[in-house]
Amino acid sequence: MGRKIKTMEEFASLSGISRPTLSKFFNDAQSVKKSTRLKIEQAIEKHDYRPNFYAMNQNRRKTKNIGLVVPNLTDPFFAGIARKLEELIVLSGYNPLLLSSHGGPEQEIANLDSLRSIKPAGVLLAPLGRASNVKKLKDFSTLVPTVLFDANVEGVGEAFFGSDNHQSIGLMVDYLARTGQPPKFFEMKDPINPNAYKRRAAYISAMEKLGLEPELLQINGDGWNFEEIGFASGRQIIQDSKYRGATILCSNDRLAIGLLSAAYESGLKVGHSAECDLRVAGHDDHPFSRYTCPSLTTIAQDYDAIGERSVSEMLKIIDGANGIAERSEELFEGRLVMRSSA
Amino acid sequence: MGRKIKTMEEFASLSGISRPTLSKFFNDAQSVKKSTRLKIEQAIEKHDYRPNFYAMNQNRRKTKNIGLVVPNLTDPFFAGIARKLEELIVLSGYNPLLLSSHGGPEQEIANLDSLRSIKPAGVLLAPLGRASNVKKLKDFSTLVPTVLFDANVEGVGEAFFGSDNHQSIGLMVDYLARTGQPPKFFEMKDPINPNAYKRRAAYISAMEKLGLEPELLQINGDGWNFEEIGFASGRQIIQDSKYRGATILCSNDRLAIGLLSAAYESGLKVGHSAECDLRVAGHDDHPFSRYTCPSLTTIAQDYDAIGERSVSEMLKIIDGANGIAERSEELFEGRLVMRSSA
DNA sequence: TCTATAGATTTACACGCGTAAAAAAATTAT
DNA sequence: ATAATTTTTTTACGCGTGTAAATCTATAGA
Repeated sequence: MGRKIKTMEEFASLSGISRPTLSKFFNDAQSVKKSTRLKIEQAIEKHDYRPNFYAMNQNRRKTKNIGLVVPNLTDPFFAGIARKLEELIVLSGYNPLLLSSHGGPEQEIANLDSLRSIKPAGVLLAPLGRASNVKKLKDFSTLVPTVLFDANVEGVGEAFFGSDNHQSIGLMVDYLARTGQPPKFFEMKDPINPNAYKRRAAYISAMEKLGLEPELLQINGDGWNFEEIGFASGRQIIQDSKYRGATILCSNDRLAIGLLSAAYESGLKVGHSAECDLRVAGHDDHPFSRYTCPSLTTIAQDYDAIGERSVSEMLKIIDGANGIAERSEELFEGRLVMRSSA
Repeated sequence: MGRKIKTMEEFASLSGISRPTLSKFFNDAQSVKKSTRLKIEQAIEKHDYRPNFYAMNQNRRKTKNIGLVVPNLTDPFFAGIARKLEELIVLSGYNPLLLSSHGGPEQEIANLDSLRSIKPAGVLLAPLGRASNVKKLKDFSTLVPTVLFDANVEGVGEAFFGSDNHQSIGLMVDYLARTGQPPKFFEMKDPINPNAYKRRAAYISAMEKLGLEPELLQINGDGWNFEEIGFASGRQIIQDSKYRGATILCSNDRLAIGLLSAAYESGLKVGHSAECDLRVAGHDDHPFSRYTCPSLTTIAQDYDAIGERSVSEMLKIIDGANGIAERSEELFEGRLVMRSSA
């Protein structure tokens, strides 16, 4: 083998293809004739050449980079979604750039800022929610094509895809009310996530539809350490004997994990059999909800569908003539995952 | 405010600083005199200028990017470490680029490959271990400064920093043997992670030092779904009445989480009080180990120290004259975290 | 005040590739 | 076979910055 090829010029002469054609190929392999594409691909294989990333992107109208921003990678739930989205982005011939906001609005803005300097073709953003700096998000979304997922922020981005909390909470409330005590709703008083508000509303509406009295157990707590918040507040609530025999629907699985841990420590038995002191249900099908004690009955969000829709919409926006299309929104239904806790 | 500044030339005339000086500043703010630095910083603030990322990196000898590769972001343990390292990298004036290998050696190589095209100043790599393509790792590490952490691969990279499994497992074995039944070691037969092998050896050596008979419970299972593996195999083992009253030390917390879940389902009581059927301990202080039922006694790795050492060594290598320094290795001690399970 | 010197400026070229326009070649349609 | 069309080649310039060398300027120490 010869030495390393450094420039496209060099590669052009060695492969017998002109440089402009090569440039076209590297921007979009489908844009050249099939026969030349094969020739190029063979030459790449043979000489192990790849264009200089920086020189390549400097003058491109649009890069092939897609930003991917999630609220918190430490949450396995978001880590899982990010993985799925990364996969879809790569499959589309783009190049994902994963950033986590670490639960803080400053970091969220910093992420968008550093993305801007990379001139991404688009950004998939799961915003923090209440804590987000909405004005800056909006400013950003006018500069680069933005698709929101998981949490909606009114008026930001070209599209939003998420879960239908109304449907999923309704499903859970119906199930719980049908099979035992109707649920009380366990949640944070001032949630950071907009989904939490929707779930609260959905709970109230579902209860009323069944002619039942909604009851909110609103707990205090700040930040993202939901398990700890659920644990600490759960322990207090559980002490109260009036909750013996109750059914508790948690706004999300991480609160439920904390609550279950508290129940265990207090010696309460959780489950749907007769001798149990408590029923507990969650929402999200957190990766660990299978291994809680007892295993957690919950709602699985359809993140394959949400991911696929988000990415395909992103691609449509990117190479679309992009007439002044409506901001599209779609909610996907959740699925009841029945396990032992309720 | 005027319109957007696009080039450094423009910014130079507006700020009254010559372009080469600006270029120097953006490469290293400390390399210009303090008075001019302040002038530049004011001008940046005023005009909101930042240099073009691609043009900037194209001709730099070394970029300010540092790659960060972890085996699996879906594992909250690695997500936590990655967060810590990102923070340290930013604090050092570098720009982290986080990639996850998703548990697969192909992805690991693909990550290194795409990092190479970005010409990073260096790469912090937590290798997969047994599954890694050692030859390709080695090739890569000759091309770009590489520091390994978490898991060592002989001869790869300029340095390795990780936990002292010998010390930490020894600590745990001593504690368990002193306070009850001596532990049996619960692990996968063919672990992917090199730490697992070290822990096995450390367990055996610690037991022998105490004059006790080591006993390995080696379970089958492939992949990264440790909780499931621990759960499934744990259930089988637990059935066997000969393990009633036993103490089980798990090779890592995720196996322990599965095992605890299995114990709960089987109605076994885990803990160190007299009426318990089992004691269980783990290793790593997984973020969820606080909320298992019962809470998990485990070993906390000193990831602040490991992270700081890894980054500082990386920086030393990057701007070091880099004489043919020895490959440096350092192991950090773990800390016993006593909770309820053992 | 003079001088030594660190730091700034001027000038000039390089980097590797994107892209536009016109010409040539290859392919397809007639 | 000829014309129409698509694709490639040729030529040439631009992008925004890095960097080197020579020159100039400010600062400090004597």
